[in-house]
Amino acid sequence: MPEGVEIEIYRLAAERALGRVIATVDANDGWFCKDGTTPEALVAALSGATFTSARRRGKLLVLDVDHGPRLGLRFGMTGRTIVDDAAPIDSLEYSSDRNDPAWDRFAVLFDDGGSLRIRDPRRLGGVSLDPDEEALGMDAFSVTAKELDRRVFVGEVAIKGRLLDQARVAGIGNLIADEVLWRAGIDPAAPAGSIDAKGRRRFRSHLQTVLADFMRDGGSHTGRLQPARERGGTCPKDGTPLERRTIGGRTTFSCPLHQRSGR
DNA sequence: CTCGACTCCTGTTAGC
DNA sequence: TGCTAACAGGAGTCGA
Repeated sequence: MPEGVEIEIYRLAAERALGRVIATVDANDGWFCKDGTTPEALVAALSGATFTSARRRGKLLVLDVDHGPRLGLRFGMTGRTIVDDAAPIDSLEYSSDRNDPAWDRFAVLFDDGGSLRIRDPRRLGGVSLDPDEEALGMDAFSVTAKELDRRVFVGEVAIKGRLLDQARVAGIGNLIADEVLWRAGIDPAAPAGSIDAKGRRRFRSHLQTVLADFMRDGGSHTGRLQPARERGGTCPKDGTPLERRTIGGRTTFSCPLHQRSGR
């Protein structure tokens, strides 16, 4: 599913849309327009304009517009960006690999004949104008040790739940969280404030390598834990049957043998 | 402020 | 074979 890694890949694709004149906007799915934004407002804001930069904060993709409000794009768990009919990612966990234009929920058509589309079968993503970027925590790719200690490794809530809280650190989804905790040997159910300095150091180190690995390999479904994230799966490190729990409202797989930090 | 529970969406898949 | 129900999770809302 799209997590910070996929959105970064979408951002790179969206850079090809910069500087091109927008001729028309397809925003016919009113449900997909969020935060009070309407199809009419999107058409009015974008027609005749150009995108000047493609930025990302966590799972939010922001396209700056030469005049007028910024465009915010969210992808839920099945959304993709398609620029000029080329999708930067062709396989997405929990989504469909079918290429069905009926799932285009929003599209910007350029006067050169190209386009930027959001294709989202399950419609959990959305489009908005002037999204509240400050409501999100520091981005996972650049988050500092100090910020993690201040915002994430605090309190009694399970560390897994903390990691999914986009207001504390932005861009980590279910698969990245499970993979990093698994590599770092941290129990997902451990109280966030209970992780010692060694565990926190391991977490930071593995977060950076997981993000780099996932970027290199093409998405958040390419982890070493991923093939075992199913009922009856065993730990790829030590062969122990994995534990399957719901933590922070999300299905969580972990190894009861080696993920013991914080227990 | 914190935090768990609930709700939204719909393609896929397991199971009868 | 064909149908139904469970499942997936990002994100917003609500209430204790």
